[in-house]
Amino acid sequence: MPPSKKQHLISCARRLFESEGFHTTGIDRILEEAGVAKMTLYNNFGSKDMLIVAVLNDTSQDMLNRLSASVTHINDPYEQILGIFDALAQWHDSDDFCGCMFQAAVAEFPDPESEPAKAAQSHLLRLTELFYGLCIRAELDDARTLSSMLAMIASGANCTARQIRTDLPAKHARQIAEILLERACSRPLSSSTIAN
Amino acid sequence: MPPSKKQHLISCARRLFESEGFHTTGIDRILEEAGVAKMTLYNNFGSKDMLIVAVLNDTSQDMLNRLSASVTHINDPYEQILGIFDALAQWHDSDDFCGCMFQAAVAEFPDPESEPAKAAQSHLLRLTELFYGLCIRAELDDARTLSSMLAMIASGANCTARQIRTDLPAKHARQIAEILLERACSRPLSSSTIAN
DNA sequence: GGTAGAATAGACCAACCTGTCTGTTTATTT
DNA sequence: AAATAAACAGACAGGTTGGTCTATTCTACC
Repeated sequence: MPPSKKQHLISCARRLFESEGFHTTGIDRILEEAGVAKMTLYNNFGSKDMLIVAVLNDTSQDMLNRLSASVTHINDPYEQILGIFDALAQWHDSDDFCGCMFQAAVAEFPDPESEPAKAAQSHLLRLTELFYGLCIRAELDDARTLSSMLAMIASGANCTARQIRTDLPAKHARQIAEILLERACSRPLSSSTIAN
Repeated sequence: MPPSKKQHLISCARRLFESEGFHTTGIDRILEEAGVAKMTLYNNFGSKDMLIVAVLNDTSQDMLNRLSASVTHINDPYEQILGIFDALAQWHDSDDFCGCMFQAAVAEFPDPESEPAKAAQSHLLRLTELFYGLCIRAELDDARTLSSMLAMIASGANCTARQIRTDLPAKHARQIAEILLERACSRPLSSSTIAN
């Protein structure tokens, strides 16, 4: 009935994985929630792990799209970077926030060679890339280092927010970002910048 | 043979949980590794979840002890704070580093009322408290906010390090901490500091 | 040396898990 | 209206899990 069973399965699985974790959410729970037969799942995805990968990729794209969209109306790229953290705060403040799915994925799939772990890792890279693009547009010094730092702060805000359940970490992250940006306008971040 | 079976069980379980996760590590794996009978485990801990809690508490104490110990030889409390991040970098650089166990715990036990989740949360509080004590001793402004920020940055470094597997995130975290401390010497971090 | 408490091995259980298979029903297309 | 493909319900298999129980052995202590 909905545009595609496949997409419907992904979004139901996403909701369950977010709120209950990957391992603890059984296939049957997902099928029941989605109102879909077991064979539909296995015909479309092949295995539970591959469903997880599909969910991670879908969520990554959705999340990066939202973050980008939330700052397009801002002109100054400098302010755009700060806007990302505002969007983060808004996310953390919403009722259904229950932590960053990609951090959960690396925790539940410790083998870095596993497909879910790789999907989670590539999300982090894409997020860093998003910051990098904005840093370049803002003509900031040392964009490579700076964007790594911003991504790291965002990760810190995500996992801290999961625990204390307020938007305070994101607000703190924004303050820190502001300080970093201020400094990156004039002088380099460190005299001996480490490679990569 | 070792001081106590209980402690031996905890440290074996710790190693396995760290490298393979909580849910994926079965009871039997732990027993085999520890060379201990199943009933010994259940007599001492009652359940797998309670073993996990014991491991988390033990690890928390061990980790905070190590961090504190790594900076006791430094006189200046300002430098002590930075020393914490050096210790973090050293940890991340070691071969057996495979991420922060407490972040893994909150990911694998999404229910914040569950005992493992509570144990993980209280570790974060203790870490923040450690920073707070150092901030006070360094006579820095806005110690409450600052220590929250430092703990958040440390968390960000932890989870980023898990993914890219270098000590670079911790080094970046140290740089950021340095900037924050520098500013906290003179003026408050924000005119309108948010409560708590 | 006898006794009490802990630790042992290992069988056992019920529940749950992912994944497969089958036969039927529903939609879509021509 | 016929044919093709997808989705369906549900039984089934094989394996694993956390946890219990029992009967035996080890280890101290008095």
